[in-house]
Amino acid sequence: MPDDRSTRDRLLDAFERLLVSAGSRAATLDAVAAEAGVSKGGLLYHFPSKEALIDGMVERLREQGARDVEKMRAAPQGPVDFYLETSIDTGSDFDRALIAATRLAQEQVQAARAALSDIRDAWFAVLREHVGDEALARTIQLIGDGLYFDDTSGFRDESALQHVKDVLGRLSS
Amino acid sequence: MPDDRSTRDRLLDAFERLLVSAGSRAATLDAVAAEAGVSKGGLLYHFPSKEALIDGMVERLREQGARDVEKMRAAPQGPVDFYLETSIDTGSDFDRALIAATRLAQEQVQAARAALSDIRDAWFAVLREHVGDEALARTIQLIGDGLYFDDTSGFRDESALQHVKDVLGRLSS
DNA sequence: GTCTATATTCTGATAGAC
DNA sequence: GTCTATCAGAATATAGAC
Repeated sequence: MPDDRSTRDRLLDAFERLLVSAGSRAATLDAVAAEAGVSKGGLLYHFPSKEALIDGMVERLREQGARDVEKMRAAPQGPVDFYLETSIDTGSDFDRALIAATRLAQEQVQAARAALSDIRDAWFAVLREHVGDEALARTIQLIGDGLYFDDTSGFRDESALQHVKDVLGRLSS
Repeated sequence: MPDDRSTRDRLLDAFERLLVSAGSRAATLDAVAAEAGVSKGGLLYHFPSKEALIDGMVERLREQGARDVEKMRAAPQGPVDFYLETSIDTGSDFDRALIAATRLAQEQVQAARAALSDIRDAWFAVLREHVGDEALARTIQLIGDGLYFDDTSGFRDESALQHVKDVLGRLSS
């Protein structure tokens, strides 16, 4: 069995990059192939249809999501700070995949929506367990969603994270 | 000068509805015309290009945004509760326009992005003035963004707003 | 595994009748 | 103001050479 992981992953990377930087209308098969440095025919060998490309991306996202939840659970700074700090785009592969999936979810791609929903449920379970308070856990998740939304919509505010930590600190005192 | 406001607005409504319910890829001129109950030629009489349709939508959004900020300022429950309560999709025309513009902003439509940015700045100014604390004002805006993001991404949580009000109440006591 | 050429359908836009 | 007919180019997908 030949190892074709490399080209496959480069194609998924290119698809995600285009979704993130230019949106779903710009992420055409032509554009993805060009971004990955292969021909359209080359792309269609690995992913026989656009749906297959999407499915491949979502499958990889689920794996990355499972790893992220483990990192969150074991984070030295604790799950809450880890969650908030990684709600801003850190430039990681996982962030890119997450933002790309959000673009697809807004175009009603159900596989993307379901994967995001599952990852969010896993995050919430860790937050809920750690802070021991449902209302606070939900609020923290909402703040993370807000950070994420702003960051991925071009409304980035450098001081946002510090402000949030400040306010959350007042609750503990 | 003939009054063509009615068909014009119906076209903009249809465009927004499609953006919200199906995403930007589905909001084609064909689909918008069909949704508004006119032919493509009819649409192109009012908006000679897709860019003109977008510009028309964004212009209307700015007017709605200015009215919303006034309502927020004068709200009986205060600006904070008004802001949080209307961060969830209330089904209003303004909510629809806002969500539609977010879809366009994520496809790098700069006019949509700029209008959203301006409206957000106006909201923040009212929050900032009312709570008198920058960190708290930013955190409230982030929570609103989180509510909005969840709601428009299909991650709606019925109890989210109550949880937020609960947690914010602890800060005042 | 990757490429070029081609087929098909969709999308934005124009022209001109009514 | 609204419609139908039509066009050029883009988007997804297939076929077959290398």
